[in-house]
Amino acid sequence: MAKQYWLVKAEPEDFSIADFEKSKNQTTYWSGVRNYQARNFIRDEMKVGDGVLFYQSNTEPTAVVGICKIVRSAYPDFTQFNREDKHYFPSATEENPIWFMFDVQLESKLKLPVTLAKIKTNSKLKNMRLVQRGNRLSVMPITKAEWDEIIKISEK
DNA sequence: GCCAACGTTGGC
DNA sequence: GCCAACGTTGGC
Repeated sequence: MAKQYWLVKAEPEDFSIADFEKSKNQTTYWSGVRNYQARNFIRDEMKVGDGVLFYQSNTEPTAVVGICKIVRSAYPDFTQFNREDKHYFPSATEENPIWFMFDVQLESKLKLPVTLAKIKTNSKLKNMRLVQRGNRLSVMPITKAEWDEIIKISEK
């Protein structure tokens, strides 16, 4: 399958671009997704080598700040089995996991953050799920055209 | 299977 | 911190 493109969100309080840069091999596992639609994207469509934009929400400014790639595709999210974990999910079992995670590596920090404000005013980006009403997906697909446009904006 | 109540997300 | 939008839960 051709390379696909994604956008993932995190609150810097939980995981920031600085945390990402400090991670071993600039790689992290992406756990804690508890939305079925996002889960399906992860489980069924994400492939090693896919491109990922890293977006920071609930901060100032909210913006795409990094370019990453998938280095390991879906495997069971271990936090669902851990009673002590915030993301514990009692109905999931090792035999029948419900939630999945993946590993993602930071390739580069954008020269300039691409803010939500900029995305909203760019006609090429108006169809992104990110700017659609009430969107709450933390993992969403984007098109190659959107990927290219965001990278272009980040360079000037 | 409806739908009210509740919890969460996330921009502002 | 507020609150609108949305997903999930659970009583009936």
